[in-house]
Amino acid sequence: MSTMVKLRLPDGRVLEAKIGESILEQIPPESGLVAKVDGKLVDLTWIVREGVGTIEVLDFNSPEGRETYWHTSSHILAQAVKRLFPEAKLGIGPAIEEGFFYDFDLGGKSFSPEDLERIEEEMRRIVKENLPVVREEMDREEAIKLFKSMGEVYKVELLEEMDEDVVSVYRQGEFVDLCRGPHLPYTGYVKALKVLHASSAYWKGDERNPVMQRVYGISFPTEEELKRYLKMREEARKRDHRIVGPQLDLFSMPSEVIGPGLVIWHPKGARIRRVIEDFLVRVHLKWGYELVYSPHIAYTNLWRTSGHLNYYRDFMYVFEKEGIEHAVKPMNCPFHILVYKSKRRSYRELPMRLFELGTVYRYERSGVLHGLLRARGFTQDDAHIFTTPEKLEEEIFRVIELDEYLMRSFGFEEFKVEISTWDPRHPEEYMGSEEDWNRAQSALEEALRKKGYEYEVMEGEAAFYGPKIDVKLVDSIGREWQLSTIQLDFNLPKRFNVTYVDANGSEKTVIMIHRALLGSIERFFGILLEHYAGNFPLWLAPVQVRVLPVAERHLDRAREVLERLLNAGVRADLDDARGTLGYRIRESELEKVPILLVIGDREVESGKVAVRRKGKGNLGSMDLEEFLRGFMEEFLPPDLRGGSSTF
RNA sequence: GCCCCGGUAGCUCAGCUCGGUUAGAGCGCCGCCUUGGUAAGGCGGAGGUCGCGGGUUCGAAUCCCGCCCGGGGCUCCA
Repeated sequence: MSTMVKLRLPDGRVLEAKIGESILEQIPPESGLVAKVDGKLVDLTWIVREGVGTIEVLDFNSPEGRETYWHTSSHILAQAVKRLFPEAKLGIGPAIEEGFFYDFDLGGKSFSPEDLERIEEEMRRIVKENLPVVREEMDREEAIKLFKSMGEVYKVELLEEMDEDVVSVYRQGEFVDLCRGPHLPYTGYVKALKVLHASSAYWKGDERNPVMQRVYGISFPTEEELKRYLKMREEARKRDHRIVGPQLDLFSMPSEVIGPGLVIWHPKGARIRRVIEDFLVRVHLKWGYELVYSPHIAYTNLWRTSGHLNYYRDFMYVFEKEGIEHAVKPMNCPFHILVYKSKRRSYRELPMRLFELGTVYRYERSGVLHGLLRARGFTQDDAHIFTTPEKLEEEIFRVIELDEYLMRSFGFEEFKVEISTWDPRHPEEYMGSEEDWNRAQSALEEALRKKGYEYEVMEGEAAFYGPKIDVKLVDSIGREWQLSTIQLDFNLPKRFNVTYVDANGSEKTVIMIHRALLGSIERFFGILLEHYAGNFPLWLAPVQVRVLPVAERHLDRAREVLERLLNAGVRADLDDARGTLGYRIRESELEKVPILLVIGDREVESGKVAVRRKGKGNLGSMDLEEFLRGFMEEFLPPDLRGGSSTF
């Protein structure tokens, strides 16, 4: 008896599949890239069998389709390299989030930019040859023999580590690679490709292993998509905070003079930072946090008590005075604990929330430094919450609410949430009892559920001392950034003996929550800068309004207008009227000043101001007071808006 | 930390392959002229230990070595 097998095309049409024929033969030409049968991905050349469920054909719009596309592209890359550099030994070549790479051992050599161009040309040739990509299964032993005969030592190594008895290889023309698949049916399916750059990486990511040359590439079904991607890359490059920041005179990192990973905040950057920090402080006070300060240095012993020293010593700046070892603080937790422990605490005082803009220094390895995003000195919006187990879930909920409020205030709308839990198979690797962990993890999940968030559970990703929630946000050009982290800690309360007296008069150990929502001010600032490409919203702009006299004879009136703006609390400055009007407007545009008030003969006479909004052009003239009323809300930080104006 | 690539004026870059006048350009800066109505007015000028140190050479921005700093990766990210 034969059941019907259905074949669903990417456009939603459903065909009846013919048993014994390949999928490829039954669908319109190049209408799909790969297929999913009963949850398993198969090549389009797969022969339809009886008794399988619906076959779903996938195209480039699906993650699996893209992955297959890029995976085959990586094989084309490897084939091109083998043609041009027969002595190259193949490493691995996966699809990645965007595009693909392939690793090669060139015996100590590396690829020049000209090599990369030649490789790209050769890849195009392979595409043009439209070679069939053929899957072949063989015994592992047979495969080892095959790759040994080709001198592919890394493939042999991979094979020897595998458990499977039967492995698959894929052939296209003269090229053969060990690969699980699936792949596109022909190399000609790849329409537009680009070799992006080369770099080096260690075999299996281990620096004791040989260095491989990693070549990155990208490919798309159409030239337009490739062009759009390259444009977007260019856009991302232009937004790079390391370029835009100094360009807008916000900050600099003169590492030759002060050392790597350290930031100098220039006046305009400092203005923005101050606005952000003031906002944070007000909001935290409103949300029931207390503001504290702690020193930048302390005896190294403090971190011995916290247990950080063993693990963290290499990251700490340590020095000696009067025979005692001191360290610059790499984190604020112990100080906040000391605030808590300065007296005996009752359950009535909990939860206690201590907040500090805590500047810390960590000796990050030089290779990981990256502008503001990974610096050696940075300021955390750090808080430690001491709570009873009963209040834990509600407290987590509140932290998440605050986090969402902050993110939305800064213009981020899209989030991704992850919970890192322990690995229940290895409880011995974690601090705390199974009850502790289960209660804590369900508190985290329950809080997220109540908030209506979707989240991903990363089992085994928790730190030994407690589970955590990480929040990533998505920026204006679709990139994801890890920002907020909310971590439970069963460890420090025990080490420092952090307790409270409960309703029955008995002493209990608190549960501690570490949380940094923006993460670090520096990092967040860098992300904001890239998110807005330097065009900060009005409430964050370092100069909100520039008064721009048409000629020097308008300077007096311009000064009056400036004074009115400053008195109203607006961050405003004055253009000095030197040079042509067009030139000065251009200057202000490049400086990304959001609003220009142009003052000429007409304005002096009428007492009005001509308003120009960046990106929108001339908005026409209006009365100065009318202008202030119209824009004041936008000038203010989100928490100060609505009603009581300050002028 | 490791691998590869790089460092020339405040910025972006040319010159380096093959050593040889006084190291160039654009932007910015300064001065003068221009008093201009919504993204570049004109003319002139100043500005450089060619990342730092050493070596080779009659002679080094250029070739060699070491170091510092940056970039792309790997790794790390309590």
